[in-house]
This record gives sequence, structure tokens and C-alpha cells, in this order.
Amino acid sequence: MFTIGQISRRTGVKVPTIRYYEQMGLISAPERSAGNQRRYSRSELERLGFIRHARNLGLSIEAIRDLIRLSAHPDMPCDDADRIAGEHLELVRDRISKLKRLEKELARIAGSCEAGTVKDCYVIQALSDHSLCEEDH
Amino acid sequence: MFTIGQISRRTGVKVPTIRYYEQMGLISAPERSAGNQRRYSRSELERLGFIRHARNLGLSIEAIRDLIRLSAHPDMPCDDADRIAGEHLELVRDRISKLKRLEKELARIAGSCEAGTVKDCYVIQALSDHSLCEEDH
DNA sequence: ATAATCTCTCTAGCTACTATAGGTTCAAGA
DNA sequence: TCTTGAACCTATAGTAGCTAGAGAGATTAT
Repeated sequence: MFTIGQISRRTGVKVPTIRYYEQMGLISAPERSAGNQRRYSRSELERLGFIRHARNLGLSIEAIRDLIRLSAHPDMPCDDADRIAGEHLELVRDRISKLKRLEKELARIAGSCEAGTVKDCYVIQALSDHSLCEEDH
Repeated sequence: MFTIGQISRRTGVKVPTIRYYEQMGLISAPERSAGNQRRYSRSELERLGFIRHARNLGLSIEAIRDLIRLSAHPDMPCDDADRIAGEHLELVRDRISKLKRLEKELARIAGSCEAGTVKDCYVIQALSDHSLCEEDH
């Protein structure tokens, strides 16, 4: 049996966040001590690890809830789990390509004002005038 | 003089968002019609374009406020504008490298369950067991 | 027994919006 | 001039995914 602080240290998920996950239904309400404090078993520790890992990968709470629901039915086909991961992969790739375009433009903008004054600052000019962009966004 | 709907259509910023920006102090409160409706001038339209562009680049409201403050003082040196853009560039690069690591792992995870059942689903396994990761995150 | 450290619940705050409700104003057509 | 319908107004609440704080109670070590 672990206290909330212990599983927090072990998983790296902060204490209030664990309580929040409980509220959101990602982990079920654990047993309580005589004095009403949460006491967790090993399986709950593992589930929290799962959640943390999935969150690190950027999966939404919603998606994680789906995966948990899936894993509760070990005999269903796992296409859905695959689909969830796949959709998320697409999302991530999309975000990457968008950020790369931003990087390009920001790199062009930043560092191009060599100790001038704001009046003729390229940063502010570039931001004001969208038509200076080399690509759309 | 433009109505809020007109500058919304012209800049692509939604009406409630424009009012929100006003509340946040990114644009100053415009004139009003006899019936208390907002009436904007061209300069306010331009500022909104600036804000939209900066937001598209992912700059925070906070950062945009700083830039606006700067542009109000055309004779100050523009190092600060440069710094803001530079800091943001770093942030973007950081985010890209993190996302790339995620992409790698997600790609490895997704699409690797060939019509199996959840019981032996690699997606869920991989999420449960962080030690299967090829890199840390 | 006492002190230090957890833990409890509840509420509010964060970013950057978006949505809804209920009411008012504006512009154009009859 | 009247009416209609779109656009506008304010205020409040909701979204995601937490984080922070208050004030009280529980647990553990000495």
C-alpha cells in the first residue's frame, strides 16, 4: 500500500494531478485509510505509469480514457488501439510541419536587427506586414 | 470606420476574440456608435493584423503585448524585439525536437498490431512499459 | 506528547479562447 | 415610416489540463 505522495514520487506525477486524474475517471477511487487518506496498490501505480507515459507522448486525457477502456476488454480486436495511436501520430506530424514553417520565418525575423532602433526594426515590420512572409500560414 | 464584423472578416480574427483582445489590453477600446457599437479605424485594423500574424507564429499574448509596447517607442533600440523573437524561436525549436522524438516512438507503436486482440496489443503494451522506449522522454 | 510532514477537500487561477443567453441597434426594403 | 433580420451588446460559463492556496485533519518520528 502506497500513499499518494509515494506514488507521486515513483511515477513523477504530482499529487494534485493524481487527484485530478481520479476526478477525471482515469484511475478509480482507491481504498482509504482509517483517517480517509488514499492508499494505492501496485496495480494503481502501474496504471498511473501508463497514464504518465501516454501523456508524455501527448495523448489527450480523452484518448487515454479510450485506451484504458480497451485494455479492460482483452479479447476485443485491437484495431482501435492502433487507430488511436495512428491518429495521434498524424496530429503530431501535422504539428511538426507547422512548427517547422514557423521556425523558418522566425529564424529569418530574429537576429536581423543589428542594434537599430524600433523605428526600423525588422522584427516588428515583419510581424506587421504579413506579405513579407515567404510562405503562407 | 469599420464595424467589429467587418474587421473580423478582413483579419480572420473572430468577433468574440477581438473583444477578448480588447479586454486583455492588446487593442485599445475603440470609438462607439450612438448605439454603443464598436467602430474601428484603419490603424486598429492594422494592429489586429499584427496580432493575428504574431499569434499565428505562436507568440503568447504576453509577448505580443511587449512588442506593442515597444513599437509605441520608435526611438528605443530594438534589441528587445529581437530578443523576444529569438526566445520564441528557441521555444519553437525545442518543441520541434521533442515532437520529433514522439513521432519516432508513435510511428514505432502505431501500425504494429496486425489484427490481434487487445490482450497482446503492442500499442497498449508499449504504453504500459516505458522501458520499451528507445529514447527517454 | 509534541512537532514536522503529509494529506484532506474545496475553491480559484492559468491560457486563449469559444459558446450561450437575453437583450439592443442598424440598415435596407415595403 | 414601419418592419424585419442580421449584426451587435454585455455578462457568464465552459473548454483542457492542470497548479496553487486556504484551513483543517492524519500520520510518523522523536
